[in-house]
Amino acid sequence: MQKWLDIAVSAPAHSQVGGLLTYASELSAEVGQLVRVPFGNREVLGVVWAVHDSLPSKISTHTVRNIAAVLEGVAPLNKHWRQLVQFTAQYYQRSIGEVAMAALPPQLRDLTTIQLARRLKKHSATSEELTAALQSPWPLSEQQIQVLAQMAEAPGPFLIHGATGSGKTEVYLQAVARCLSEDPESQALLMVPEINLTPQLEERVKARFGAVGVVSMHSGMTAPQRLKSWLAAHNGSARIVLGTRMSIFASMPKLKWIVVDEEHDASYKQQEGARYSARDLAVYRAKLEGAKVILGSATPSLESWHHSRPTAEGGRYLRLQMPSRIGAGQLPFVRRVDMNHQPRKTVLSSQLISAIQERVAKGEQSMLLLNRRGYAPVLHCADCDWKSECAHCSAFRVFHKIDRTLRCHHCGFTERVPRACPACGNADIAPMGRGTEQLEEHLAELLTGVKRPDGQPVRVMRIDADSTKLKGSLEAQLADVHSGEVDVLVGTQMIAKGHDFRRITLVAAVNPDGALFSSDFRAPERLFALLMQAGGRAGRDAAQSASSEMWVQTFHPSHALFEALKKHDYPAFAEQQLKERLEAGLPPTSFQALIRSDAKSQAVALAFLNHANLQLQSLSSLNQVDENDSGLLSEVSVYPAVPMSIQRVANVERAQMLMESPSRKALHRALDLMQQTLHATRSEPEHKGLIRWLVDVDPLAI
DNA sequence: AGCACGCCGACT
DNA sequence: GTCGGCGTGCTC
Repeated sequence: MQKWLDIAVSAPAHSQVGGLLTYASELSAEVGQLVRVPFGNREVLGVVWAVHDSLPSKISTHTVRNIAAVLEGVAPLNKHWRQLVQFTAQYYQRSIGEVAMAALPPQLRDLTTIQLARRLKKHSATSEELTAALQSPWPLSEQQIQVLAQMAEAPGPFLIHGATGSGKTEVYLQAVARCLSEDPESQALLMVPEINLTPQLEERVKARFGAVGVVSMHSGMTAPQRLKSWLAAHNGSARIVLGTRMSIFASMPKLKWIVVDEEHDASYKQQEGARYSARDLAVYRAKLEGAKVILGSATPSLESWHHSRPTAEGGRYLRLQMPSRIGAGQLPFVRRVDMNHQPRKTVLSSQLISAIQERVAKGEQSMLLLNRRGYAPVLHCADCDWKSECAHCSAFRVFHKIDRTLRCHHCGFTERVPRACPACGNADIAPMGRGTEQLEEHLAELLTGVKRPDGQPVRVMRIDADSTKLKGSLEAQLADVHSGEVDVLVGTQMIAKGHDFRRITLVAAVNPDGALFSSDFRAPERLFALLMQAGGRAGRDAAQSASSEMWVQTFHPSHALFEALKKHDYPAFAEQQLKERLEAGLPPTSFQALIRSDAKSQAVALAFLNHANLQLQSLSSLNQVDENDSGLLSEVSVYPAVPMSIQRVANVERAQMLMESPSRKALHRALDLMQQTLHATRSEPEHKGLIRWLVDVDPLAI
């Protein structure tokens, strides 16, 4: 019998076909099934979202086309998965199809039905027993036992606040092991911020549970690997999925546990397409599936900390504390160097240099953090004040000494460094400020003559996005650090994340002050987390932890952030920050969304946003929305559009408009109306030159 | 977002 | 004379 199907296909929310599309079918197709449908002059993958016996009235008959095929070999996506996708689309203001297609492995989209059938045959159910792995290789600490007991009792969600080295990972693995052994079909999802930074965890999970039932999901995998992992999770043969933020959309029919490790990490927020927070969706999904969820961190996000505050009626999350390090390990001693007492323009204080020299002489390693790639952030002509601006962006090109280039870190525009000032011809052009390349060079000079215990000269290495561009080079560089070839490691924050460097006993933040007075209200939170995490890298070996140190060079040594850091007191820092946020009406006390527009000129970008806002305001004042809505809208503030801090990137002018409300519901009602308004506004002729607009709900930076 | 159609510069 | 630049328009 003829049926009509509402189908999710990949079309962005801002196109004219953002919603579900209606197709006809003689074939029997059920909700959740994958289908191939004609779309314009091509054929695309779709997911059946609803089935109707009669043609929905709003569609005229002659535009409806027939579906091309049903992907019989793949079981329908279940209700929970569809609900997760639908919620994500609605919450983050995207189309269902866009979210659904991004959540499926790309090969499912690209392979023809025949190719896919062949592939399915190859992977047909080879379900094998998972190692139960209930036994921990180490005896559990009292603290771990207690936390596990609490998680067995309560429904969650749980926030584990655990110091680095407190054994959080073992708690995750035990919780998962218990769940999987209780129910022979149940599945668990283990999320990490970036998998290439945590190969140790992957090995540990596979070693514990056996490689058969464990699959990985992250963007670094090849297309066939991704399809294979996805199918294994979808058909239930994979019991554990280990992945990055994208894995929150893994189809897992028997999902019972979700772990979000390092839950504060910004990588959980997708920064393109549907800008979802995988951590927030994990909490939503757990509720949906009736699964338990753990968020874990040594420095939780203020959002999670806020949600887990122990109020009279109980917080939304249950906060579980793991304050002490396993074994005799101690947290590093924090030293603040007051840079006011150093000669002007000092990069590395004399105290820090001698401390590093001592470490080298003892055969111990040091790690220096500087959050700036390249040799110097800008090249400058002293004569005419020329600066190395990018021709396509409102930003300076960074001086890279290694290959003698000026590189724009925003659009990639690269040129050879000029011999003389391009503006006035003066040969006296000089780098201003410093980056990791310069620090590496500087250190090598300062440490010449310093010998390691084996008499070899000291070796300095730099790890950042430039040194690790080639595939495999990060691994090679890390191996050199682990083997002890390297004495001093210089790098951006990427070296502070995840990796255990057991022989590092000194970590130093060279110049962290920028974040203290940044216009980004989350900058202190990020800095504190980074420094705690970096400090946690020091002295992971109990034997060395007593002498390990975290150095901070600062012009504000008595700043509350550093006071809290010195005491390793995250709760004190969080309380102080939350108080400030509350007073300023900022998240997590309020909810925000950004509307961004890209256009050929800044004037068009700004006018588009302001015009849409005006339309939205007139909707409520002209009583074109019902009373309930107008009440909600009055709780939402919409700020005037402003150029973005980097106003032009790759010759595209960018502007943004902030929406804020103490009520999430009110904000979302306003966003729904704004979405409609933006559509209407875009088709008006005065907005020619607009390239695109996008919505970022719960943005991480404004 | 893709992918077409459609009108203006440097080349086999 | 074409090949191809990306501007605008459409997809149930």
